[in-house]
Amino acid sequence: MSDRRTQILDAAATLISERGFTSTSVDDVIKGAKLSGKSHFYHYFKSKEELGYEVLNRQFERFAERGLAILREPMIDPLERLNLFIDAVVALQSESGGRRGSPFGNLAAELADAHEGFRVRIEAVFERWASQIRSLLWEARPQLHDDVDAVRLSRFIIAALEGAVLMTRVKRDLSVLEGIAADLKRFITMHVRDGVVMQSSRNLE
Amino acid sequence: MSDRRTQILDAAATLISERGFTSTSVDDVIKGAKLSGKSHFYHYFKSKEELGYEVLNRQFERFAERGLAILREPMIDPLERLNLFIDAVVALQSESGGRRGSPFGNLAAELADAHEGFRVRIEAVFERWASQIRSLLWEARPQLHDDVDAVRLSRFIIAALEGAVLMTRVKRDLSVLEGIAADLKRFITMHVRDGVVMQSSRNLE
DNA sequence: TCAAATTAGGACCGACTGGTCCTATGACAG
DNA sequence: CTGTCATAGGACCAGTCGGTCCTAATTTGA
Repeated sequence: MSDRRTQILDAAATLISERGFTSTSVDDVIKGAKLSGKSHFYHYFKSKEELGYEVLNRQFERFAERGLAILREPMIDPLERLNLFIDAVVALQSESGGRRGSPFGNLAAELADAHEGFRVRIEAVFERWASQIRSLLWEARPQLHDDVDAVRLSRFIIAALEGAVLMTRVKRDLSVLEGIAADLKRFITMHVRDGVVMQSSRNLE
Repeated sequence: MSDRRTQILDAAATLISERGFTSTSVDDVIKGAKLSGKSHFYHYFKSKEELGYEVLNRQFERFAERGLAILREPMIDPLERLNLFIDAVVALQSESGGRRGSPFGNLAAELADAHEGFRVRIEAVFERWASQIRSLLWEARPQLHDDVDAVRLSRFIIAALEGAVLMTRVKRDLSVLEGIAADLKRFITMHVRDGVVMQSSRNLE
């Protein structure tokens, strides 16, 4: 993959996460990626829409590498991994100082109703994310109560995190996310079988 | 307040919740409210921005009447009221068939970074919402553990609900919201002092 | 009755939208 | 040497954006 292409993708990712997809113009992307002109851009992407799809994919891959990867660490206890993953989400959000929400949540809120193409792709992103959590939960099932519903719990975790990131952005206060993350850990602990010890890097405050 | 004005406000509310603020043009609103032309619109609102602010306020008032009001019902046990409120959010969302998310969450995701005026107003909305939950929690404090942090718990509830609505919209599946709502009720139950009975219309399934 | 507010409707504005097309370089691989 | 691809850059397109201005008919309240 050419250098220029990723350069465009990166510039677009930044702009879209700052102002949304609709409010990011092709000209903005061209400026951001320092291209010579429109034809230069359309040499690499056949439309703004296609650019958006690829940006979304790249954002997910990035998130998979830097966040989701933790869920699969083989040497760490699964539930401990879940706590570490939540910490990672907090850390990722801290990088932008609480500004700039989840790239998935943002696009979802902006386009889920209006643009079916995006909706389907965002749904797929959430599904892949949820499935990672589900397999971790499956792995941890000896430590969990029998009635734990992995599908529901995985959705709850994602919803809480997405909602938390959104509120953090609105309040411009990272401690909102930190508090919700801590509560979320406690909620997960609720599903742990009695007598099973669980320690975490930062849980329960 | 004139009839026309509310007519415009209603049309705009529908359009904005369907396509977002930026993607709703003044001409769309004019068409939706069946006005004669632009000058007719600008007779009532000095700018699109001001229209947006008023729409947000009206959405909150509507939500306050139809949802938040439950939190203040004097004859019902506070924690039971909280469950009823969560049910009401689910019911409200069902009206649009799972499509069309929270008007606050949508605007937040779309404009929190880009438009300070909206950000501040959305922050105020969430704050008023949170404060209603906080006073309910205060009222319920004899039933709750001593270490319950009302500020944090209220934020958690809002974040979970906003995240749930978002995911429901993406998946186009109301059962996502229902599941998260049920889990949220269980999370709240976790804060209740042992030995205190708490029943709900639909809790814990 | 007279004035103010409301309704109606059209012309117009500069800026911007996503997108196409065309020409003319340089670089590099066969 | 030749053709393909990347770079560069400008002209142009039809349509939309938020917003202004102007004229005129109709309604309403004092």
